[in-house]
Amino acid sequence: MGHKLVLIDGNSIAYRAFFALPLLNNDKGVYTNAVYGFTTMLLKILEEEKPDHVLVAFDAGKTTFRHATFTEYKGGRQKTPPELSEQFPLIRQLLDAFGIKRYELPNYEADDIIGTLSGQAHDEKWKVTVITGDKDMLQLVTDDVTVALTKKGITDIDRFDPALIEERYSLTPQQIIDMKGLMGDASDNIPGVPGVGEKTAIKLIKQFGSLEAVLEHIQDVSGAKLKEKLTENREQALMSKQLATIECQAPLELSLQDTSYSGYDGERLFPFFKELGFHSLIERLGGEAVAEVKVEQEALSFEEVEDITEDVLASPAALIVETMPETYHGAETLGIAIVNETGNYYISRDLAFSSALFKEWIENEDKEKFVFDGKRVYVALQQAGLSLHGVSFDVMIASYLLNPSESSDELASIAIRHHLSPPDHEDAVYGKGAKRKAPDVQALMEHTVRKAKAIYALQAPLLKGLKENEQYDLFASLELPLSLVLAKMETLGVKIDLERLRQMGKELTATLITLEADIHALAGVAFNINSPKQLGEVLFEKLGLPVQKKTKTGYSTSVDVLEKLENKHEIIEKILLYRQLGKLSSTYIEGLLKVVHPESKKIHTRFNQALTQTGRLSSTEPNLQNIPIRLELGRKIREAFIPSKEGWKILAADYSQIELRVLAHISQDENLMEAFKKEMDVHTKTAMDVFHVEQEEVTSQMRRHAKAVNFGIVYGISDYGLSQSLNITRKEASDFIHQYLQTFPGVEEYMKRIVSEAKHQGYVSTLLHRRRYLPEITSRNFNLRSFAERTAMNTPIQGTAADIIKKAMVEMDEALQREGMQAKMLLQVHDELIFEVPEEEVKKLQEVVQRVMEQALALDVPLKVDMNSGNTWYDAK
DNA sequence: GACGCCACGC
DNA sequence: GACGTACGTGGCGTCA
Repeated sequence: MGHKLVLIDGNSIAYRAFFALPLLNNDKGVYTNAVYGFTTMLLKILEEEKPDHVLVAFDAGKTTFRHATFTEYKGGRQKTPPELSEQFPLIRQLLDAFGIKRYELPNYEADDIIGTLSGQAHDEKWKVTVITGDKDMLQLVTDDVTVALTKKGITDIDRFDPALIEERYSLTPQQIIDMKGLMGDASDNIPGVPGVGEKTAIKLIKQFGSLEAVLEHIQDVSGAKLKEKLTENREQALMSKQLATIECQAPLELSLQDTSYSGYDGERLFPFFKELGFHSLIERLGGEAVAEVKVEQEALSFEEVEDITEDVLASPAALIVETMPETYHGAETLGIAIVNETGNYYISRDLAFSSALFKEWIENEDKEKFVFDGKRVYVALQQAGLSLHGVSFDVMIASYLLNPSESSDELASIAIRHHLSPPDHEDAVYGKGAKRKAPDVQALMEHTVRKAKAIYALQAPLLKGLKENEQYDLFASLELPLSLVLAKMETLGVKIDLERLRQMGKELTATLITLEADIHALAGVAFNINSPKQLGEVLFEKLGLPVQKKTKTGYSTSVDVLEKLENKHEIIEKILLYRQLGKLSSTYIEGLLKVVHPESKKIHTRFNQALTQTGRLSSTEPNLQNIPIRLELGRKIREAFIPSKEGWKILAADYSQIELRVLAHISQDENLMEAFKKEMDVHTKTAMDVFHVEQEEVTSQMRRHAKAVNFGIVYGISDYGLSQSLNITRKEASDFIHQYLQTFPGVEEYMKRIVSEAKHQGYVSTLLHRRRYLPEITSRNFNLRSFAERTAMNTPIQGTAADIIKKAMVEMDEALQREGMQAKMLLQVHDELIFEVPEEEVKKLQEVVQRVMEQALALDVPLKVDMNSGNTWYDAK
């Protein structure tokens, strides 16, 4: 009885799967879209073909014997996105879990392995199916060998037998290579004969039979130009054919019998699926709930330190100062772990904090420490009276800079991505939600030491990555010092006027109660106004107002919907006010009061330095980067933010139009640069140029539209987004953007250049080499691709602005020390810095702030800073 | 406890 | 034509 063999081109299918699916990741932040696509494809093939032998072939390394023929073979190819390359080890593990043989051979491509095996199988009269996305493989087709080519997706395939090849190309399978010799292949950088495409190639091969025959009978080819091309590129054509020819005699170290496959074992496969988060697949394949699997961890040995010796404090060392995983302000240290070349150590908190040697080591700049989230360590130690110095590496920040799209907030995820023995996830050690609590001592020791080991192991590869990316300077001179500046700001905190806040709360509550009664009366029914569901029922069913927009779950009741109903019913106005006041009361009054430190009456936010895709900071518990300002009523909240000392002031300094200035610099657009060099109002200038009017003729409507377009440019919004913000049609918005780009040709040029750059190298960069990878920029899905394109345009602008203010912050911290000033930096709000300062120092601070912020980075247009001071944050306007 | 809706800032 | 569209954080309601 005949055997059935399936041969899979691993690299080709992995690529297809990666680009066909959105970037999924599992709960550990590991990307899984290619693995997932590969799995579904595999399951489908196994189901349809029911093979008794299966092999997946991979390319090994970068160079092959083909490079000896032609060094530029496969040249000009885009680097594999890191989001994909990190999935290859997972795909190998997947195949092992399936019990499917995989193979790669140095110096050969997957094609050659497949060609060789399919030849052997053919000789044995086996039936063979080859699965690939590569048309070159069609040359392998015989009566017994079918080549299945993936079409658009990954599970959609075309099966080629000799008849189908004849139908599609009017050629035999062997003649496919002759065709390639003539037409070349851009994706593999095979030159072929310039000017000869698929049509001409097929015509010639049909007429003469083979490439060699064509070249022998060039005189009989019709067309003078074509004759000339063929004569000139004779050798190149022969070489191209050779490159495209699959080697069917590769020296494989496995036999057909080694590829036998007898079905998968759920016991082995499902735990792996579970780890990847493929729950739907387990269900589909009828797997029962599987026990939680842990990632493979190495055995651990460490010393519980009783005497702190020189060995324990040998440097460089990885240092963990463990606190509970959430806020570190006021958190107690649970224990300390150190890993260095002499060993792995756990030190109890009491021993460490009472040791003079330990203090000396922590505070010594020359003793190098590697950490994870140094800001957290700095704050924790400071609360124990220790001042951390000598941090030379922060794994969290390094990982974030290398690829901000990969989660960097857990050591476990980073270790897994680097195939190192990982520590447990924080939630696994501490429990989630209500169950959160410190683990027992043994578990704590193991966890902290494992984390220190992971840091120690990660330092070298991450450092290497930073250097390869030319990001070491960004890391060492900007982000690392910034983490300590942020630590100081967070620790210092912002003083809050509790009485003021409580008073505002009281007034709001009173108004809300009245409003609520009014709304219920107008509706004729009591209901929860905060419930979109109930509100929707009242407005659109009971009162019969026209539905504007639906959400997944029902009627939309968002602001823009309500505003369109405003003249239809007097209840709307009251609901809008209720919403506005409710937001102020719950988020800003109640929310802030909840996090005020009871003794110091201060708020200590935490800045997340390793989160946003653009390089900006974010702020949590509480978020002090979204305190109201736009509406006067909300802005009053800022009156509660006051200096911490009597006679001090709040000073706010913000960059004027920093993103558009950055855009002017990057794009070198003459028009835009001129606007800033002449210190014009940039929105007015935009309106003048777009609408072709003089300054005096710019109406407020024109300026508003121009401002919205500028906003769109800075934030990378689409024509749809612009149409929403201006309440115009999508077509009008699209025309508008078009008009803008005509007016600023340098900007249009930049937009094209940066998108092309992103397509070629797979990422975009800021002026200070911050990176953002955009794998979806080559997606065939229009939405994903468009989004990636807008991101490519926007990230260098917003990211460079983030670089600039971060640099200003580091330099401000140095300047305040150098000048011996008392003023303190309190907050950063993306393009703005907030200080507190003794009244007599205000003038000096203004000089320093202006100089430092405006000189932070030299652009081809000036940077401009606006400053104001007052008794509260509100007054610093 | 997870998720959706809504709203605040840049 | 593509049906979802800057980045964040947080509060509330709903549903399990």
